[in-house]
Amino acid sequence: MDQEDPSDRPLTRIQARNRQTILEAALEVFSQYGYRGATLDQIAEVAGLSKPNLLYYFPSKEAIHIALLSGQMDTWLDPLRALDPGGDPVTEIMGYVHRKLDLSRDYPRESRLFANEILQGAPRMMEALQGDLKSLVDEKAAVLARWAAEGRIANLPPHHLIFSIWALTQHYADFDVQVRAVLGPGHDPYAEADRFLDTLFRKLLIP
Amino acid sequence: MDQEDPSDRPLTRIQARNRQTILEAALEVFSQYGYRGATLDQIAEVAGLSKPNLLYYFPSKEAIHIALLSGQMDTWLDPLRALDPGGDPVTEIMGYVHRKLDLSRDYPRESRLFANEILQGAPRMMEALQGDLKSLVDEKAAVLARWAAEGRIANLPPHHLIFSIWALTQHYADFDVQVRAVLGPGHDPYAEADRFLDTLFRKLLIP
DNA sequence: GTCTATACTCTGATAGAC
DNA sequence: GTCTATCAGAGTATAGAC
Repeated sequence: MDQEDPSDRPLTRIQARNRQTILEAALEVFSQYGYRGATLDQIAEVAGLSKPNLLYYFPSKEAIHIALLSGQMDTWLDPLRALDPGGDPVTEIMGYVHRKLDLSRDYPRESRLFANEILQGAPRMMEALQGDLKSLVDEKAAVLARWAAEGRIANLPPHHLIFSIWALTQHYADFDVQVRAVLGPGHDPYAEADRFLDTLFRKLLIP
Repeated sequence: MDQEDPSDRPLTRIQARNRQTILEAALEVFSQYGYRGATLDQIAEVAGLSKPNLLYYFPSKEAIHIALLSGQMDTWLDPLRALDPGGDPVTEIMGYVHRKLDLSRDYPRESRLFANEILQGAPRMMEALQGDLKSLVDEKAAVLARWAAEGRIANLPPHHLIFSIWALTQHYADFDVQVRAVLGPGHDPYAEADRFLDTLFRKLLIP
């Protein structure tokens, strides 16, 4: 999955900067149009570089997409990793909910990038889903199950509890245009969602 | 938005059947690859027709997509339309939740078709979102608000309550590959979701 | 109504000058 | 390292035979 320079030489500062510029532009375009809908021309224009120059830094369109996905994977999983098995159950879970909603608000393009990829069958991410993601979720689900067995939170299927946090928080990023179209002007979707999801999960977690 | 034959002649049986064959194939392909990612070649192959023949029945690729979206819109909104302002609040809302989850289970392609479109900014659906969809949601949100004011359900922001039903039910269709990858084999995602969402919303709605 | 052939455009990728 | 020029293939759409 890694697309780093296979040679032993480290990247120069210019190389590192240009790679970052390209990945930033690629995020803009891939997140909006999906993998096949995005074109190198669009990415080159957003990046302010020529199309052949893109392909000097990355061997192919797919390599850019894969580098983008792997580069963002850690950021995407960190909020769940931070869930502390030794902490107070409700505090830890509510902390996760709020961190995940903050991610949707602050990084909606990243959310849509992953949403596009999974929606289309995750052809370039299946390995990560079945590997790192499943391992992490299984690990944290075991923590949730223990808390439930100890009567410290409601007895809920832990995997689906995690899915519900993903679904409810990512909805505000992925379906942003629908949320805003339905709410109409004069609303702050994320502020309202923050209060609503706080209420929802606090009620749900009561044993 | 309508893409019907502009002439006054009604469609023959053959024409109607071929249009349906094309739309069925288009659903298969557009829902998996999104608008730009789908090709007329793929749709023609799935439909078992030649590419020019597709363009005999529809004037363009975009026309097929638009016909597909408008044709599915009613099916997609019917479960919410069926929410009865005169019924028992919890029964009505739980009925909506279960109907919506059944839609995700039985029509996942339709769910992904709309998800792809909205995710990419809803360029061919914005009008419907701001018109029919907003009107319907506003109308039903007013019902929910009345029930909350009467103390018959918990006092929650009605629009976000509806968003939460959408997010939680559509997640199982749109992110199906992720759900199955994380759960691993030996699970029935929709059966588990049905029980989980029943618990979740019953708890949430208690005043 | 349906097909083969094809026009024309877009897209990913490469060659080669500087 | 970056550019212009360009190729080969795929893509939408049309022409015209049957």
